[in-house]
Amino acid sequence: MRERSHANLRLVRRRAMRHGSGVLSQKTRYAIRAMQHLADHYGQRIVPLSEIAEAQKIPPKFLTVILSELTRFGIVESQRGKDGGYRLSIPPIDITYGDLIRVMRGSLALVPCASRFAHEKCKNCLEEHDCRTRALMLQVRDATAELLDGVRLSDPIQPVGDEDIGAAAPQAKA
Amino acid sequence: MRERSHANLRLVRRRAMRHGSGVLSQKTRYAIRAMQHLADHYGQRIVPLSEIAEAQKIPPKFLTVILSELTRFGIVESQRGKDGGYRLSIPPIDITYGDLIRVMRGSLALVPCASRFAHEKCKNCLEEHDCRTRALMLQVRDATAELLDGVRLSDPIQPVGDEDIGAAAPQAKA
DNA sequence: ATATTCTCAACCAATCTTGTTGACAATATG
DNA sequence: CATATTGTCAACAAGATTGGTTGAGAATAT
Repeated sequence: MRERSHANLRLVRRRAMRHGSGVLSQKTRYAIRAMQHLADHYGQRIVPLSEIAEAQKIPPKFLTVILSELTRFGIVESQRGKDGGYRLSIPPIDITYGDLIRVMRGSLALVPCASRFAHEKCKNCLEEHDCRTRALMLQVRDATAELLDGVRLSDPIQPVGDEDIGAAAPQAKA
Repeated sequence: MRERSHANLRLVRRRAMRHGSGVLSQKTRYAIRAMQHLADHYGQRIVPLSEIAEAQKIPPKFLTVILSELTRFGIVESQRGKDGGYRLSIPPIDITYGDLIRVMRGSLALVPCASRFAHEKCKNCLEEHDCRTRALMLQVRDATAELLDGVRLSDPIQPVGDEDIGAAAPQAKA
């Protein structure tokens, strides 16, 4: 391993906190929470939107849009009328977090041309330059998919202490 | 491994090609290409913006913005006037793709609370629900970082055939 | 019939993305 | 010094995306 002691690059990490948006949209995160809530009641009862909204602190009208989308997709079933609501149409052990993210945002890949399923040639991929990174992007996609598809909606909470930020890599670099 | 033969979920992968945007913005991809171009001429000469723009097919005025940003950041040095241009201020072997992405988009993490350096508590992280995924998000972040920081601007092209989509064996190729 | 619950298209403000314009600052050359 | 060249920077702008809301239905249980 090389030293890399340049002040500028050491600063990258600290300074680079400009827009803390993250990759997953709020909608996707809401969807994950809603699905977790449904998973917790799978096989027990149908859960009305209002309950999910309240428990998961999701704006109810927005949740309407999200759940309709998931329902249209077929991963959730709905029942109308009195005592209606939603339930998973698939056992939670058969739904991975990777599936949820793919459903909501279309792909796990960093760049379109590195998506395994939603693959499309980047219009702006210079063959010899941008695609210089394609092997790398594919590796990232695959590693991401392997992790995200390794955890299922039925899996228990994996607690993370506040001290554990960034410690999750066994061989973390100094 | 579980079976997971549900038609819906098998469909996820095919159907989920809705908005092929990807995680990395066009600006970030331009920045990577520009940096690759500078890396290719590191130690040789100063490269004017117009050359980068033409070679990498980046709108020159937009490249202006990008290179100024990189220069302000200190990762690139500029020279004005006749025969001016840009050069890396750090040897390309000391710049990883992870660095570039962090510089341009602030973090590698899927969600803000899973960023190691640009960490911030998600305002919308229900302690017991959203954070149910935090351990997972941290693993993804770390795996991503390890891969992206393992390849440097000085590294040679890693060709990927069209057949190799998703195959991504790190050191398999001749 | 009525109350309850999901459905869905349309709309909206704010922000982000992808650029462009144009005035200005620095520098090399003659 | 004059001038051409090249980077700097703030402002603008069209279009897309995000994060929602509104409101008019449609289905269903009682």
